[in-house]
Amino acid sequence: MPGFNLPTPPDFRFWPSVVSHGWCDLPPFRCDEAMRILQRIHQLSDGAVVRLTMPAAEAKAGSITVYVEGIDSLTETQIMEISRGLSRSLEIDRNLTDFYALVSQHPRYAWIEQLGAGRLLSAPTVWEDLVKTLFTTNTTWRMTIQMTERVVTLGDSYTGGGHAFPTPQRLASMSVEDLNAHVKAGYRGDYLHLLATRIANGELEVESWRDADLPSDEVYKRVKALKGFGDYAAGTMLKLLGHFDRLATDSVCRTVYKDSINNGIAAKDDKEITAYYQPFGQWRGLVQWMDVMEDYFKGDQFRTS
DNA sequence: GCGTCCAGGTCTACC
DNA sequence: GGTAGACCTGGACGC
Repeated sequence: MPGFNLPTPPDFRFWPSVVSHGWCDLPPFRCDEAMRILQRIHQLSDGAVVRLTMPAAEAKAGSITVYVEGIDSLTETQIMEISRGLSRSLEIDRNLTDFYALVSQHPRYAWIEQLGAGRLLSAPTVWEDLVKTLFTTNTTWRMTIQMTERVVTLGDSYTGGGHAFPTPQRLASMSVEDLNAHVKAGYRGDYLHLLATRIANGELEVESWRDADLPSDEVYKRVKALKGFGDYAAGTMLKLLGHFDRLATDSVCRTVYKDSINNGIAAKDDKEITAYYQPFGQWRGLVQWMDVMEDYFKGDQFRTS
């Protein structure tokens, strides 16, 4: 089976980055927690649909091993393309030095650097992250998984089973009615179709939103301008795009604030939660997410890799 | 099996 | 700027 080693920086921890939030359970990712393997059905720009497999057991200091199925051999161009996508997904180039320095001042957050947490798994494309984030709004996590599973079946097939994430062009080519009959996204179906159409016809260049020179406020404004993306969804997208100066307060965050931070007393409103995270400045969004993940990361089932 | 209630964010209309 | 009600799905519950 073809494969290659993807270089990683000294502070990179593979498994904490994989299970950093629920994205690893949403297709075309697949996460085997028992075996500690991350897989993804991935479509290359030349049209080939492959399956990437990354075992935590083979992630060592300085690199992770990526196996590629569904193709006889790999060209340098394909390796570079896969590497670029995975580097983005695993935030391999994210510099967390300032973040770790900040949280190290708070005993409550000492565990974050110790476990190597802080990188968030995202999709290789902004388009895919937008769709999945839309599917997290006003619904349960179980429904988010089901909507994602259904939309992914619209992508090109992998010979070994499964599908790559569909392109915006594919969704835009369907009628709103057909798309929603398939995806069952409810009222979100209109927003999904509109998003796909605007990207497909060139009106929106969402992949450029990853540009590191784009100010956080500008990215936030652009995401909020999308139908279906309110404060929570925009805050979530900003984290996935590498900006952490916004919160993404949802029902889970409110519960965590009440139970883990505020001695069982619910915040009187979201402003109270915002005020708590204010001292963490440009990293406040990441600190808030670390609070949500704390129990999982500290649980018996978790071991750093 | 059927009906009702509920949870989850965002949008729109209205004040 | 703040608030109420609608949006949609599917699980839980009562009958």
